[in-house]
Amino acid sequence: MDNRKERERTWRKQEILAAAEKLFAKRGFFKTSMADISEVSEFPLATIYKFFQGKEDIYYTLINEKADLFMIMQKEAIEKIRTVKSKMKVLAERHLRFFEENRDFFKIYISERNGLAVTIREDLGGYIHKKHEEYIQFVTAILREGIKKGEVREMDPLKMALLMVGSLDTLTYRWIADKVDETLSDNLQFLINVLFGGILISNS
Amino acid sequence: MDNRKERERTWRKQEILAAAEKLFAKRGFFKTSMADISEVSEFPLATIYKFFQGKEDIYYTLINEKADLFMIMQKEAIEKIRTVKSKMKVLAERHLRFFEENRDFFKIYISERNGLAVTIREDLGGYIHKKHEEYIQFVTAILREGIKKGEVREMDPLKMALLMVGSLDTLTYRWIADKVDETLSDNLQFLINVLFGGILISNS
Amino acid sequence: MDNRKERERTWRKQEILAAAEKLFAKRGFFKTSMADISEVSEFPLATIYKFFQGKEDIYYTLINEKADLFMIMQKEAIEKIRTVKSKMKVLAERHLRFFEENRDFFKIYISERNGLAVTIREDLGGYIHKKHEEYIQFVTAILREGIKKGEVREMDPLKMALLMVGSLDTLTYRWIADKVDETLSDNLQFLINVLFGGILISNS
Amino acid sequence: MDNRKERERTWRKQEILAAAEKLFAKRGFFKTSMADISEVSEFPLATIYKFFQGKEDIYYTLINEKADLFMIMQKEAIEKIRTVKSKMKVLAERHLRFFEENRDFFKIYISERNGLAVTIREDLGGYIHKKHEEYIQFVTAILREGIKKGEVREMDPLKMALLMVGSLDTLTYRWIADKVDETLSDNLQFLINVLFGGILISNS
DNA sequence: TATGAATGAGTATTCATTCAT
DNA sequence: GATGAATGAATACTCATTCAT
Repeated sequence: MDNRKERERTWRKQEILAAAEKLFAKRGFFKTSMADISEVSEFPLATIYKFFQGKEDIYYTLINEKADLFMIMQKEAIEKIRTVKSKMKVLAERHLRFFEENRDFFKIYISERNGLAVTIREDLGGYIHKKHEEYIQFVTAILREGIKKGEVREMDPLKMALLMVGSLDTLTYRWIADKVDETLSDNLQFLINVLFGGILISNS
Repeated sequence: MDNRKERERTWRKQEILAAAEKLFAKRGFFKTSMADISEVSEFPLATIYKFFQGKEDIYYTLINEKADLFMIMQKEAIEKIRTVKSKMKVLAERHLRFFEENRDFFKIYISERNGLAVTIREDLGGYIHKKHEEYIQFVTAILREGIKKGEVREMDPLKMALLMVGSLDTLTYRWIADKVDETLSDNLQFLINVLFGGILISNS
Repeated sequence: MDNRKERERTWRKQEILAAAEKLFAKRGFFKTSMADISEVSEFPLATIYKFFQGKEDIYYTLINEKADLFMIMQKEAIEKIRTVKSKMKVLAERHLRFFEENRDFFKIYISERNGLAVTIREDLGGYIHKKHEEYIQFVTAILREGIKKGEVREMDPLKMALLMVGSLDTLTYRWIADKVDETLSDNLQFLINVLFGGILISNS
Repeated sequence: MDNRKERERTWRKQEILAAAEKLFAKRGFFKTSMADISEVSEFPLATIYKFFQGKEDIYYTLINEKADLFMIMQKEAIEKIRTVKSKMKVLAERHLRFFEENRDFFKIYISERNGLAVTIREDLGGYIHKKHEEYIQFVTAILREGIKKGEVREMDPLKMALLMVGSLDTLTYRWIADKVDETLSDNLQFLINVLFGGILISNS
């Protein structure tokens, strides 16, 4: 069957991507050689080139696949939720959970997020940046809705979105990279508290 | 005089660091060659090795110098300020201003901030990470003081610090990298608003 | 039928050779890949290996086939001609015409003619060289006959043959590669003039 | 002295070129690797890249240097000679001698001469072709002069030049590549005979 | 039998760093 | 001490050929 071949091929690509993900997370793009990927994935070098055009292609395929997955997940997550407050809680929870379950990806993603990673090929690098932008816009839209509904304070929704996503990433970083022993809900609760109510005592 | 020699030497090091900063910001660590630095700084390649141990040494010296400068600046800034609220305002304002005036450094710093930039030599990379940690702890202390004084809500001060610094960097990134045409005080006001009062309408 | 199969096979081989000829003439042996030949001939790569042992085999088969054809043609051409002078005129005319009609082949042939094209596999390369040698000997024999008959001056017939063939190739090259707009008979007439009578004014 | 350094550098370049010449003559451009050149020349690979931009650069530098030398030599040779007949004798003699003394170069030159060697980089390949063209034009001019003076028959001088040079190369090839045991003057005498008086018995 | 897919072996080029002057 | 020059080691990518289906 073509189907069988197709699945075989997909599986192999995933194997290669998995090996590459591990390596890129540990050593970064430049310190990871194609030979490394070949060795870890246990596919001959030339075979890898049948699946990917080159090192950059692997790198960006990697990021895009997971970034798309994440985006879709987040969009689905809030579909049936009514209040903006709830939407944000769910988003935040999913965000934390996703990256906790994709630590290697998080390390790669966070380096590229800002589009500063002095990208290798302009066109591709820009694409990653756009993915992040798209996510920011998605959160912005929710906040804008919240403002309309009177749930959210009347402030620049884009900035609030940036702040929310930035905060999530910062907390994720601590949680994951520093291997702090906390539960997801600790972090979630904290973020919600601050984001919703600020850090100051009301009457001060 | 030894003194004269010493000053000469310091001046040369700064020249090299300045050239390197420009290059690292534009092309990143790996895409910048020692030959590039030699060319831009107008110092012969071998001479550069009299001042620095190698490319990594330049890179980390660069970051450390500015990071130390920043740290000292922030510490001084709040020395004579009483209320925690005011301290935080001042810190935030200085933070934004410093990076606005040191855009090239910001680009480099933000890649290394998390210590994820897949550092080249463990010892050096770790050091950068510690600088950032130190800053976080410094902010944490202020917040802890705020809690004691009843100015700040009783929440994990470390997390609040992370969030505050993360937010500042996120806003800075937008402001600088995206070349958004806003004033520093716009961003500052916004951050203070959110940080102090949250994003939700109080009675919601 | 075996016969039908056989013809099918022959036809396919010719298709492949035709594609290869075009490519070798345009890009040369080394810059032409098996994948190129597969693409242009529209035969799957692995199929080509059913017909030929490899790239070199294609290359030399190509040359040999045409070289044999040329040789046979020239031998037939002079069969019924009596005088050596006439034989040479006919040979020269056919030589020029053949290569004019087989430009791609000429480009390949001329690179290999001297057996210097740094042949890839000794045995095969040597064979090509022998084809040329055979042609030279064939012309030599005619000239030797001419000497016996008193038509040709008493000089080393081999050298005269070399000179004649070399001259024909040189003129062909100019005519074809430089796309000079001349007729075949212009070139022919010129060659005959020089070859037969020299370039100097008799009494000088 | 700068002078000393300069000479050192020149000497090294020549060493590398000499090694490359041997290799290119024996195996051709494509079958010769930079590693081969490094090994034979006994210069580290990276050092070779300090002197030449790459493999092609070596190849063409090689050809151009000798081609220029040859050209200059030929121009000087005929400067003080009066009759065209003598000029041609001298040219022919020098031509044969030069290539006899530069056998490796001859092998390379003859592959590139026609500009058909499916050149690697267009611009460079064309340059070689032009060198040969220049030589042809130089001979053409002499023949044109001969016509004017009534020494040479009134035929297209360009074609005569092509024929003369082509013939010289053909004879050289036999003499050198086939290792025929003849003296230079044998070949010279022969060529002069044919070229000047043709191959046919006058009254035939 | 025909062929899509797999791969071993090879190669040009780069660059951080050292050293002889 | 300053520096022009030298180089070891590394690395992305290609392609002729084979083989399992």
